Amino acid sequence: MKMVVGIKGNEEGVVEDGAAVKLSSGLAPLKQEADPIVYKLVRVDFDGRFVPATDDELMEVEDLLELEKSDMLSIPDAVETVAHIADKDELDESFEKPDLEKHEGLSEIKLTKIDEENLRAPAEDSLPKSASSSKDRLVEGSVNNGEESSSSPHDGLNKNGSSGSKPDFSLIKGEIDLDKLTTKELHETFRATFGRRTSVKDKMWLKRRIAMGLTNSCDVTVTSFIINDGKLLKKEELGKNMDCGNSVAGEVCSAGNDEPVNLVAPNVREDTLDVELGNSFTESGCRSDDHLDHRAAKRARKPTKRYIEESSDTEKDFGGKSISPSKHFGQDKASCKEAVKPACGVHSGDFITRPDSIGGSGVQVPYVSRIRRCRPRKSIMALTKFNSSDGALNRKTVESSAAVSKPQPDYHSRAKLVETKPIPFEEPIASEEEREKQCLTSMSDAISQAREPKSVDSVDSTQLENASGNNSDDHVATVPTVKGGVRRKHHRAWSLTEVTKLVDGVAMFGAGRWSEIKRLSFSSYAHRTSVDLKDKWRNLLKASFANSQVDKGVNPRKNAPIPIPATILVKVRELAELNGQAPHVLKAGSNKNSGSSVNENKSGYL
DNA sequence: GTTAGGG
DNA sequence: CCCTAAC
Repeated sequence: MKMVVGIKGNEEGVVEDGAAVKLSSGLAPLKQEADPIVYKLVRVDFDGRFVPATDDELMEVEDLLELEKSDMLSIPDAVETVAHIADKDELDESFEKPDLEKHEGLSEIKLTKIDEENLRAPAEDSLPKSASSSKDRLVEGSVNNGEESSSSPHDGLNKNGSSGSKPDFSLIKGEIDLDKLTTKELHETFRATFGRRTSVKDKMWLKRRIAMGLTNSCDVTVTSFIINDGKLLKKEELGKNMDCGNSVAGEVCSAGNDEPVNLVAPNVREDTLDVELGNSFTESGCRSDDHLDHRAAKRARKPTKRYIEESSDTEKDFGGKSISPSKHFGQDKASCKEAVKPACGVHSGDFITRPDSIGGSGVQVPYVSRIRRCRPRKSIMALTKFNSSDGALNRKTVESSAAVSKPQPDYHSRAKLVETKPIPFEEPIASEEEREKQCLTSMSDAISQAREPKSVDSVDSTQLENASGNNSDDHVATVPTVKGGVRRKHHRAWSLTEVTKLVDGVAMFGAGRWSEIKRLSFSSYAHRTSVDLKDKWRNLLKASFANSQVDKGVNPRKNAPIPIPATILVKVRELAELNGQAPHVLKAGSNKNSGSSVNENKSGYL
């Protein structure tokens, strides 16, 4: 089997056999003048010879590069780093650390695990694939063939050392249940595993990473683990069964395990699973090309921006390096350092600024740190309104915002908005709505205005809230809003009729057709968006199945405003099962009520 | 713009 | 209910 590797033009001897090394476009420009590095793409043939790559292969790798730029989990890069270190250390300063930071975890996985384990284990090159995607090829290469023993292991270790701390598995002695750890503890474990900190707060992510680190595998589909003296045991049956039960039919079962992260060979997975899934996996899943990867039952989500933001923020704090997960690898590495320092904490006018890493120019751009981006328009509009009514008070400040929002025609209530008459009381729901409206007032949300044209109260309701101490409400949602933008939760309980409509809608159109349901069944409920419907349905599902399990009838929770009638819950349950939305957890025994319905869920297995 | 899913 | 990613 052939392998794609890249070698530095001036040091061709050092390429480790079997290590998949990738062209690095990002690094090249950086050092171009001082030390031009030319990467060459070759294949390693069976006998170990280098064969010049074909154009097609070049293209393939090019794709990978693109991919890698946007993908933090680039594995090949890690190996590449090793290769570099093996060569000379002259380049280290410029790119090593950023590299480490960006490839959260995986680099370390490579560096440590390849060294410690793969060296001893016989290379598992029994993978009989020929036509798998190039991505697969690369990963397999780096994971399974850890034969760079002669040249790299020590370098890898050194590298770790140079980056500050070593993985210390002694820190995770004893039995640890990852599920029970707090984020902080997960951080500790992460540090123990990878020898460095992370600021990511996503528990899933952390658990996964740790698991990956400990198993030397990307094949971590379950996040329930127990660590025992540095070894990782899966918290079994539960996770596995769920994994399968999760999916709709037998066909999907493999897909459930075949999610995008899973790029490694089936040998790595667990024996029990192998028995059951091995065949289908090797036949269809593993061999399949990228398209089939998307069969995964659920959408894969990467950590949200929020996490990323936070992480980059904190890193900036102590490291002085703001590693934005932006796509600009390479280029901004050098500029980052310089750009950040002067920019840190600098305020220009009313804006906090941050370095603009684009192009490495170090330009400062307005930056609102970790402000919850909740309906930014509201605050803008609030300002606008204030502005227009109060004359040219802060015109300058608002100007830009006003420019963004469309100019508002003068609406009937405009004048009233300004007047401040304290009305001490207001019905909660109404105030919610009014509040909302107040924020949107200038926007003149036609629908709600029409439905409830007394926007006179809007100001009052706001004031009421402010008076009643709801000002501190801002902080509840962790919003230290700079612009005085206030985030208000408006809650409107679902009425029984609404629920009924929703259920009917689902019955008619099916769960998932939220916009349809919204259009046709909820056309008169302006305040229920399709997302609301979806959320409510989700809750109904939860409720119905929860009730069916524990005790039926009304749920005993004290703050449940309207106990949903059992009839509706039953209906929900039936619909859910028809739609294959039944929670997999309770499939075995708990379907008593719906009885007859055979759902596709289980048909694959029973 | 819609939908899914985490928070 | 909010937010964001994926579609």
